[in-house]
Amino acid sequence: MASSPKFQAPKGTRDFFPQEMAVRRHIESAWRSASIDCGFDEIEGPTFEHLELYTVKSGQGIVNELFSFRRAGGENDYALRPEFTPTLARMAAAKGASLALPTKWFAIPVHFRAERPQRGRLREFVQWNVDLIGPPSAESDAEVIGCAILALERLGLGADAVRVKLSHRGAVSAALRALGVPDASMAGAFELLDRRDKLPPEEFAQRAAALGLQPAALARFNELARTRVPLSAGIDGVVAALGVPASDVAELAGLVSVLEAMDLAAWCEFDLGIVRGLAYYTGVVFEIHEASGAERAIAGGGRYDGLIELFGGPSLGAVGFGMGDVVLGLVLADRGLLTPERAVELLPRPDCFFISADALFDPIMHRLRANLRRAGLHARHSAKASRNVGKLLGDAAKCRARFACIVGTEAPDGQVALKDMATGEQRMVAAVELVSRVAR
RNA sequence: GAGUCCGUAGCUCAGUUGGCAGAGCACCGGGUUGUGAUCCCGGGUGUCGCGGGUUCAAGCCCCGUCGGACUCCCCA
Repeated sequence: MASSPKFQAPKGTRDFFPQEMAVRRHIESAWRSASIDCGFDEIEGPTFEHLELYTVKSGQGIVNELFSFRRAGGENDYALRPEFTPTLARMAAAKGASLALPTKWFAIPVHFRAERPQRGRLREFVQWNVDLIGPPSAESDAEVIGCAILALERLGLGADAVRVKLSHRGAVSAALRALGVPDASMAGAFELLDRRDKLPPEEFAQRAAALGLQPAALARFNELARTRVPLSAGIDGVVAALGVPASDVAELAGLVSVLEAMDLAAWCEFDLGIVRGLAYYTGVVFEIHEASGAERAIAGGGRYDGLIELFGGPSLGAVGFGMGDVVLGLVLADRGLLTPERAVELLPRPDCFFISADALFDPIMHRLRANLRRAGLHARHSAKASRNVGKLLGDAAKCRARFACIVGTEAPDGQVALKDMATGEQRMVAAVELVSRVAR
């Protein structure tokens, strides 16, 4: 800015001033309460890990997007965590056979990625992670999806505002195989499905052909990539779209029946173009998007059986998802659920705002204010030099105090004026009764 | 790594053919003998992102640079 500050926040990071912090806590509270109500226990891991934890699974390409470092004079390479799953897998592996199954864990960690920031993508962000480790089952898949939906619902997003898009890697790869995609090209096909809406049609067709698809199969591939089936159409719709035996979609069918029983079908749809970029997903995969398609994905996840074993743990199934605060915040703002006015309402509300009408009464005010605080009440006073009661009441109203207490000429006699800011009603009360009068 | 757009007060912005740096809001102080300001008075809070160049004179023109937003790449 004009004052040319010497320091500013690093690129892609955010300063959380009180209002922004209140918004962040609002989102985190919804995440935490939904997790706990769904029976997940909160965990946390280190902010940085050994670099190899991230390279072992993902390969070298990912290193460019890591903030990695070595302690001056040290020999070990570390990286700020770009995601939580490796830490989770490591922690699960560390418990080994003693891990009670199913284990249901959630975390709300800060993550770091050295990417160019753009809308919905920053270099430092908070991501809610919900994971269920245990024998694979439709119930488990439905449980994590239900948890995501519960949090979104608590933030004011309804089934009309977001879509939970379901797919299944096994079912899609069976369909691709039937279309003539060789197993060796499967990863490429998934990548192409993932990018279906970002590529111009000609390039999409060109790349599809390169996978070995004949013209007829190519058309089917294109169709499949864009197939969206409402859950109400039932699994038969998916079977038809994929052109595979019903046995290949059994897991998806199982998931749907649990979601229906949970009364969540209205939130969901099949989207066979959803495959997720990550190589480690093995079965059901899903993404949550804003209903109109605005913004990036709000959340993404799926089943990753075998990953924990990869990190040296027992052979265990697992399913989970991540939901970042950045896109979610944008969606909430887009839908008028996080206006500046609402953000102000999220700030803590004082129980009592003290106004000392004259410096003479300040000591009394200080004592009364301390009494309230000791009683567990939120008490503030004006920092202004003005003794103008009207102005100070304006301050009390601005911070949405429940009561204003005017400490004035009657204070030495043990009386103060207590004003109910909502009703405007004001009465003299004994100072010794102030705590009980203000108590919620 | 590539591209597009944008940098003037805390915020939103105005600033003419180059001629003393501006408005609204916000904020701060005071007044109205102690009551929620659509009241009155006062306060500009600034290295016009930064550095050069042209010019008698640059917020404005030229070159460079830094920063930001957004897009491509990538996306855990």
